[in-house]
Amino acid sequence: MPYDRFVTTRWLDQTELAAWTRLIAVVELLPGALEAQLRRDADLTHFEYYALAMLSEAPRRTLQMTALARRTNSTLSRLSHVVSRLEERGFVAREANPENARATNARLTAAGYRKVVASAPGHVTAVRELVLDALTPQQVRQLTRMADAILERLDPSGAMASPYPVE
Amino acid sequence: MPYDRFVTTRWLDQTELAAWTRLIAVVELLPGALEAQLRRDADLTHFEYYALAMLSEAPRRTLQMTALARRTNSTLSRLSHVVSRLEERGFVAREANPENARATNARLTAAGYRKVVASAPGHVTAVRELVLDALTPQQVRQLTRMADAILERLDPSGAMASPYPVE
DNA sequence: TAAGATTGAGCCCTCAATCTTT
DNA sequence: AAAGATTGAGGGCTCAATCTTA
Repeated sequence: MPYDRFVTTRWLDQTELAAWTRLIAVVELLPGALEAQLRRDADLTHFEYYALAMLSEAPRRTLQMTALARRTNSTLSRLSHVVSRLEERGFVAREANPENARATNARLTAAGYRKVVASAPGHVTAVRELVLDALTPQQVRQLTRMADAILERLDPSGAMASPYPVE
Repeated sequence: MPYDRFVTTRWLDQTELAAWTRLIAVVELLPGALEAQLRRDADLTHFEYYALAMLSEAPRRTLQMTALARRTNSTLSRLSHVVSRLEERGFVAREANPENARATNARLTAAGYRKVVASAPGHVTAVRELVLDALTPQQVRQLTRMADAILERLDPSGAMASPYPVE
């Protein structure tokens, strides 16, 4: 049986393929690495940590569920499940939104704030070791621009745009 | 109650934070976008597609499980579950390794090869639209170098290194 | 004892359905 | 009818345990 190899290289040239396979590898491996550190040191998933962190920086440590979903690049469904778990652990409280009866607010509790403060240094250290310290300052800026360009394709509405500006 | 905001910004400067939040967003959103296209058009997860694609480019369309795990940035456990599913669908066959009795080979079947060939064009189109076309040729090369630098931290053994060289 | 691989339990996420409010 | 949010079922992944071969 004659083998006809190289399906993918029919469509992508060597340069594109090199970039693509490495991006795939980062996307597959980075979440696991972040999870591992947070699980071990803080008993949090990365998504849980990120949600707590976004709340910690919001006015009154409170965000409407929809707003928190945007900031965490999440669906409302996923977020709702996660907030339920965080609520059971006492890190977040759901509250009625006084201005809109069909909205729900998520508020970081005092215990939740302590959790973020206690977890942040170790997590940031991991972020530095795994990513930021591997790049030159110039590459860090390039990364921002490239990720922005990709996000425009992934989410043309710009809903997931980071609250932190480019420069 | 006095609010002490900005937990994360104590540890990361503005430039780092901008890059980090965007990288997180890409890592959260890209897998879902790739999955959606492949689910819809080919009834495959991205990981399933990638495993089939790696087999399609291997000599005799066959790889030992351990080798396939490396090429797919996966654990052996995850791979074993996925290969079982692909085997039930007739896309992959497990075979004894004639040279090592404790090794297992995964071989792409004819049906599996047809599946890759049928799925590749649509997937590559998505890859172009979502990522490659968003970047300049120079950025594509920068991406390769940056991802390589990060992967060295994520996997110092280099086991997950892409078979496709940088230039 | 380690390497190669598999298995099952438990957890998290996705998807579709549902409910309430506008 | 749409917006905001929740829920439950089903599926994939992780982790630890297990099994076989070197």
